[in-house]
Amino acid sequence: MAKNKKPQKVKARLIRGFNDRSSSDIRATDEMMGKIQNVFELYGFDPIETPFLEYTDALGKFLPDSDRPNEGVFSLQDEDEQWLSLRYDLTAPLARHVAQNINEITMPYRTYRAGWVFRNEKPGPGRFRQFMQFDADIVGAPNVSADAEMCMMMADTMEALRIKRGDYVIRVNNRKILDGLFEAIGVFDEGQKLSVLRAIDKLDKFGLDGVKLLLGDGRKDESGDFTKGAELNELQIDNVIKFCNPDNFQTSNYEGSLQKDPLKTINYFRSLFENSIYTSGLDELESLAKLVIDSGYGPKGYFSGRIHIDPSVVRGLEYYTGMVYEAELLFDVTNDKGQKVQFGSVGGGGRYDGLIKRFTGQAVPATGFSIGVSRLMSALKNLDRLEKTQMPAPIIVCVMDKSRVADYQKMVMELRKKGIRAEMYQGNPKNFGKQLQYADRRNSPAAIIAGSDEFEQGIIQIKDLVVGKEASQNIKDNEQWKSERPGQFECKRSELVKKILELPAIKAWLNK
RNA sequence: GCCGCCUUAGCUCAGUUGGUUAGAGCGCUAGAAUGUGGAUCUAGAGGUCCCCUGUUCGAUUCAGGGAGGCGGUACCA
Repeated sequence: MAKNKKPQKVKARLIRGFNDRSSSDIRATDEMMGKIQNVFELYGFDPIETPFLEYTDALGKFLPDSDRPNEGVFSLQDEDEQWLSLRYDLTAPLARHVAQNINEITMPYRTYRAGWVFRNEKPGPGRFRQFMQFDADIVGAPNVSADAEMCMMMADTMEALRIKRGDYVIRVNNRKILDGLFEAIGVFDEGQKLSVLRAIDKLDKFGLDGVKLLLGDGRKDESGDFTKGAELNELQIDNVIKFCNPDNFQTSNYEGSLQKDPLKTINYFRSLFENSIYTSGLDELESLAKLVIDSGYGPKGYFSGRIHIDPSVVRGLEYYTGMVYEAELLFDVTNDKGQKVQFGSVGGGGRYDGLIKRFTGQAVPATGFSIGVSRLMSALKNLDRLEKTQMPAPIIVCVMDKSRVADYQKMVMELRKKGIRAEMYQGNPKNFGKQLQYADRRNSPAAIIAGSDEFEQGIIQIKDLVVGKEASQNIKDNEQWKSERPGQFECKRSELVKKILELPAIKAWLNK
């Protein structure tokens, strides 16, 4: 039997969780990031950039009691056998940068940065293994006012991205009140604490009933998989539910409608438990709430949904020490297949007073947040809330006569000088029809046609492809289509730029 | 990690109750029409039917294992 004579073809494939980005995606993302950047600059933040790779120990990602990095990060060993890892967020590298340059940096240090981060974990809807984050941090700012400012900036950023007030919410919590809760209900085992926190974190996903199950024996999901619970007793469960049940949030009448009142809510929480860490967390939340309200970001006179106190916000468990906050979208998101998808938060952050101390031994208080640009992009795409920047395709100068290439290039140059995208056809010019087909498929606004006839007379043909496209709908017969040459007109060679500038498609773009 | 569904042409998908040559639409290439896009017509290229092992005279089809994709769930800085 004959063996495979064909050479094995290499299979073109992407690593899962990694994606190619289309031109329209890149343009939309750039535009989005420009808007975010404007807000951050306005708030007085300056950019900084760190590399993709860091020493694994600087990221704090060695497994305990092991000389191997955590599996969740992409890691490799350098020639000298030191472990390197791709950054998994932008905060750990910032802490390294600050620690390394602490003498040159003026505190409080307001800084922002955007970049790709990498996580070696299973991708999900809107979750990738390489994705873009946009961070802002204030380093060397110990006060709640810094946290409040971060929350307000996050709200302003959402609105700069044309996410309407009411379509998003910034939810704020303080880790100290969670610690106070554990003290109050008598949970001291670290593992059990984690289970409780995770259960609370699932409130928006599974509702109160789901959380109850997770606090108790456990919960079975739709696919039949079982999650073990925190195994609290009934009294403890009751207390936790009282703590995170949104129905217990207190309301006030603002401008004729009942809205959540953060100050009343905080008083309600004060009545639940009493211990020093719990109270100090609530004090911090209260001063944040007051600042936010005084600055016009709270409920008074506004829809209530801008900045909320919400004890079910947990965030990551690793380095946050006080305030934590999270930006969440409130509208439904469906994927390409029309299935409704759990979207969750598009950004978040908090106070990390201990992160820089790892390097310097000296406590440097810091607070910051991170926007998941890639996730936010897919949500906005979904919502059709992206501005469609219609970067027009280039004008195509057709090649009719190979000996005239220099002349064609000259036309292209003239157009480019005026800021109009233009190119000479670089494919095989043998078939003239192909050139127009190319222009058509690229959605070019116009094609320039000049052969020996035109050169002799000192003219060119300009074909307005937009006009032609419209005309084509009513022409069924090819003879007619060809003889009419819809959208095509001739002009003097010297009028090339002038006539192109008069095309409606070009005018519309230049007026933007 | 665990659970469910899925995997046939570049794309979307049919189909083979186990049989010789595996199909469609779209897309692509060429021609009708060599200086005019769209529509139309004609022809052509393109397949290890996800992989491995087993059962069988014979496996794309059946069985077992694996990989990949999607979704849920867990973990998540």
